Amino acid sequence: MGKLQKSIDKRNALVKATIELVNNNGFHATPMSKIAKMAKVSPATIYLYFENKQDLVNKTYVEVKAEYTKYAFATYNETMSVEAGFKLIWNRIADFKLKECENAMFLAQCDNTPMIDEVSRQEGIKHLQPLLDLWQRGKQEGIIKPLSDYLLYAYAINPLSFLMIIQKRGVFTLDKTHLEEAYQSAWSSIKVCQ
Amino acid sequence: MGKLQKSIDKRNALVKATIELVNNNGFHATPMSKIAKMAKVSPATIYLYFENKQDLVNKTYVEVKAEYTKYAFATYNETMSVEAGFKLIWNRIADFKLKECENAMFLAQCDNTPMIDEVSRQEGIKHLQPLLDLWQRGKQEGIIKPLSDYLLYAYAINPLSFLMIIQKRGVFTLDKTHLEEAYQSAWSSIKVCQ
DNA sequence: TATATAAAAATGAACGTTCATTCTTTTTTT
DNA sequence: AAAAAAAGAATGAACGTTCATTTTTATATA
Repeated sequence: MGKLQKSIDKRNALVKATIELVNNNGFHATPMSKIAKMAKVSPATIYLYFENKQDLVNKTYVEVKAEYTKYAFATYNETMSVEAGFKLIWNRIADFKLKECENAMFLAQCDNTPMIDEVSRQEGIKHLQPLLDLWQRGKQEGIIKPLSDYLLYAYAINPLSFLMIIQKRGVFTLDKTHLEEAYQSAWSSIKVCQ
Repeated sequence: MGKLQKSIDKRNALVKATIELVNNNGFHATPMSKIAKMAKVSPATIYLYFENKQDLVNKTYVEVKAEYTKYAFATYNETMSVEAGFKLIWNRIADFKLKECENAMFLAQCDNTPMIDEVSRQEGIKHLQPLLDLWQRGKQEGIIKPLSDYLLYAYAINPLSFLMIIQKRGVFTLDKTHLEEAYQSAWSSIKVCQ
């Protein structure tokens, strides 16, 4: 195993540990010493990869957000119909939230707290452009309600975060049937009524 | 001003300071000393009203949650039609999120982090019963989709939290028009299609 | 190829600071 | 005058970060 690979592994271990500890204990109860221990690294080593704790958590956020959007749009292309495109993206996002549950939880927590710098937050938003473009097209074709992108997002995409969070708490389980129903609700909320 | 009133004022000041500081800086950057300073009280005095920091934040959460649900259902009664009842409650919740913005932000942050004890969280959920009952009735009458309460909540109510958070960030402003549109989206997502 | 040397990466212990909480004293209320 | 409430200063523990040192890796020399 080369030097470079070793470094990458260590960095990844730190990011992973950060996600896991912040998910379980919150930012306020996640000391650098614990992150180091979980990543099997000395506390001092963290500072070879990140400037400080804030930088570690910012970079973790941006990276996970990038993974999320990459996954969401991986199989989408602009030649699809608006309805098919939306369904595809919606399902990819649902997939991500189920399969990469830890990552998705981390994003949800970051999105609702002052844990992340505003700059990093902006960085994270950029990647959503394909979805906004799709909606633009949908509005032009008269298929999607002429609403602000934020309203569309709030009703179509964001509810998945809420569902994931209560699933994590064990009060609810998202199965295949639920997902189909959830998709129908999402689509109902943004499509133009026929 | 009597002793009791003075005590209540002090307690309220502490709760208010906690909300404001946690909203702006997050739990991790909200020391007891700052809370005390903002409430114009000695740090030691906090411990006359609350057991410790965790207790302070738990009790703050439960109290704000109680205010929230009280406000949401204040003008609702069970003789209303399902559609009218839902519209009323939805609008009261939207109202609360706009008028009591600080309180609503605090709840959103608490609901997405391990900041609050599980016990207090459960305590907070209890008050939603009138809404669940309304949906039950709506499902029986064939007006509301036969979905899990959590799915209904995710699409009908929770999006308001998301809208409020991005509003706070300044990227978006929820005006009267948006609210009507948002309500229509909410209702579309849960009503049975005619 | 084997060895010596320089550079880089990694470490555990230590540092200064900050924090939640408590202790002792003062102030206020009864 | 006694009791309760509040205050500020004090305390020990925990934290983020840095420092001095060791270990590992890369490079140069024979």
